[in-house]
Amino acid sequence: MKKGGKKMEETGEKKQYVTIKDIAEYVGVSTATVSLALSRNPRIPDETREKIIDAAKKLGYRPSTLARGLVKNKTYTIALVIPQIKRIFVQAYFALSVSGVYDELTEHGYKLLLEMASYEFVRRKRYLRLFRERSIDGMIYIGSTLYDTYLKEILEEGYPFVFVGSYLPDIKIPYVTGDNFKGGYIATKHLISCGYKRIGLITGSLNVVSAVDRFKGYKKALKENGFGFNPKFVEKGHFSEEGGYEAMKKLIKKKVDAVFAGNDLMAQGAYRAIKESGLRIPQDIGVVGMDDLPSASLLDPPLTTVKYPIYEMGRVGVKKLIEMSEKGIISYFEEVLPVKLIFRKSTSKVR
Amino acid sequence: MKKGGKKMEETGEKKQYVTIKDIAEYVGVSTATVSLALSRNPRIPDETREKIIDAAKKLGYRPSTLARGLVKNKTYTIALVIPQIKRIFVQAYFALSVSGVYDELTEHGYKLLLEMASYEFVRRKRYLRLFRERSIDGMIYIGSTLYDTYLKEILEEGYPFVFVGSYLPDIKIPYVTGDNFKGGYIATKHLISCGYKRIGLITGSLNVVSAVDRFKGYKKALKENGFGFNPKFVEKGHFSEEGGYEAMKKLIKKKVDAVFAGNDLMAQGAYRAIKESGLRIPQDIGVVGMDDLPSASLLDPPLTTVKYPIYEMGRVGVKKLIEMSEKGIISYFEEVLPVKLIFRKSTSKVR
DNA sequence: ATATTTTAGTTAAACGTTTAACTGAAAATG
DNA sequence: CATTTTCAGTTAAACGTTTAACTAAAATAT
Repeated sequence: MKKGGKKMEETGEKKQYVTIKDIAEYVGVSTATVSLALSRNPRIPDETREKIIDAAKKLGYRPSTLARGLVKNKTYTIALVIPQIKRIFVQAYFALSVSGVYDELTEHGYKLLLEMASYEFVRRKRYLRLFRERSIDGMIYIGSTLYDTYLKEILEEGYPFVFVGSYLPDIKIPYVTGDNFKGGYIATKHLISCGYKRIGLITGSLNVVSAVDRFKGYKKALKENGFGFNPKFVEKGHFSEEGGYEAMKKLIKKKVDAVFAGNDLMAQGAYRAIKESGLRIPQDIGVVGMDDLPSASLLDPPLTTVKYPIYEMGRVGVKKLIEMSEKGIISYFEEVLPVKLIFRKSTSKVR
Repeated sequence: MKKGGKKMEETGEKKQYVTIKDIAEYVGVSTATVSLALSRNPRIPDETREKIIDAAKKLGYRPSTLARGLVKNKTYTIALVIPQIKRIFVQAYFALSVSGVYDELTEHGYKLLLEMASYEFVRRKRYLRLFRERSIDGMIYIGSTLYDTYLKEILEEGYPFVFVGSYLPDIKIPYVTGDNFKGGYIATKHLISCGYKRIGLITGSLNVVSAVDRFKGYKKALKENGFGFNPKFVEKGHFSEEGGYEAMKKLIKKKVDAVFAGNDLMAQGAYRAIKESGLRIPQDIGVVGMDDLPSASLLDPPLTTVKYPIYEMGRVGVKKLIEMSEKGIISYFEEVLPVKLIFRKSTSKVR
């Protein structure tokens, strides 16, 4: 055989996928019928549907997400934007976030495109391009507040977007977060009810709203219980272990007998400072953290802290986002998830 | 107004994108010309090309990745598979990997689909489905060895796949990794040259090849320098801080005067055990870690360690993968990147 | 028996690109 | 001047789905 053969007709080594057309031929129906049957459209009677599904299985059919996406104008993919990893102090925090986002997405049959909010990401407007090029149906933004004003553009063009874990006080971007105010409040109140009298605060950077809200909760609890608010008892720890350590050293000099650390990492730094100066936790100084990262229970002594619903926030954010995308309605919302005190060994009744 | 309106026909707010057709009409040429011009095909003279590019810019054109992908049978997306985050001890390690992968991908104009090697991932054969549904052009697998035998299927179907950071001794899957053997070797040799005499090893789990290779390097260095290998000096630390701590406690009882910890995290655990028992680093016990995570230099004293090229491995893995995908040639390779000793303060000449 | 409705499909357009093959005019060649 | 080559495009098919609109036959209603 093999005579001539115009062009590359029989050399066709190109990876061949099973398409809806193959199924149609195999079963002896049109491609439309196959498509309808596979999407369980009731217009196709059970018998035919069965036959088609069987054939699809036998032939090893898998639909092309590209073809489907093209006609439906949906990609079933959302982008998750996280801060540049080099900058991340609290990796466990982001690991948890990502986990929540991933789990919720896959349960809905969506895929997760990971993006890092680098300088290039912003300069080249990737956050817009991904939408404009129809690579994603929506976007979740976690953490950083660096260039966030740019994100207004996304909303202006009407794309589904959700902020998780933080929010922007000046721009109306839908967000889900944990109850930072209440977190600061119950942490401080807990220290008060333990009998501590000179309660310090190690706060995260105050250009981040969550830190500000935790701060406010701390203040409120003090005032409500007849404690004066003393600005001397507040030190910045910049969210890092090292920052917590330095802040605690200063607070020890000011003779605090308890401290609320704005996150577990800074609490860990505080532990180090306290131990170095020969003081005991919780007898000499009580410590409450916030976040309840997995490491919190491994500290010595195990850290009393406020559980911040990081994983859950990721899930809720995705759920809301998918809702928006599928209904085609972009709406503003504020979702604040509850926090709760996890009582361990770094605080106890004094005297 | 607002009178009836059949269904949602005239509410047709469906987001409208600028297409190649719009540009064609605007400039007064065919869509083919636009396509060719935009891809800088030399068949289109400069003048026309300019006009088309200008029009594209003015109209705000962005190509549909879906349409392009459909015809080119490429998605410019690769999947990065990491172990389930709950299981990750060494988050910094994965953060670095992801970073390397992301950076290299974006430089090539690719996107990063994140996947977690959960039980579901394996059971539902997502790793195959992503390929079959044309969602990705290639896959990078980092870390876990849990269900890796399944991955053979991917290679069998001829999809581009690269293993990063580890490899499978029994299956020929292309990989890039760091020189684990040499790492163990130079770490141990360094301890010897410092004058330490009773050198212990805290090893990671031995079902992971990297741990095995580091172990072998340790052994080789001992033998080459006339030290007998004493199995009593080897303890398992399971890659975790806690594991390192427990292992070190045992080694202290056996009077080691130095230890090579199979990663920085276990070294950190070792620090804790050593300090608790009142011994000094490096005077009483020298410690060498491996990986050189950002935290290593923050320990007290800063940890002497072997830099493992985690970030670089991610980059190289991606480069190789893209090469494979674009050339359409799936080939086996083993890429072993160099390691080097980072000399800090946890080791020093003794006596 | 005829008209109407339902059933079980089919046809063909659409999604937005790329690209092989074609075309008509201008330029180069002999 | 006739012929060939180059230039500057165009046409149309292809990628693999979905879906609105159509149809022919069967079932039901009048």
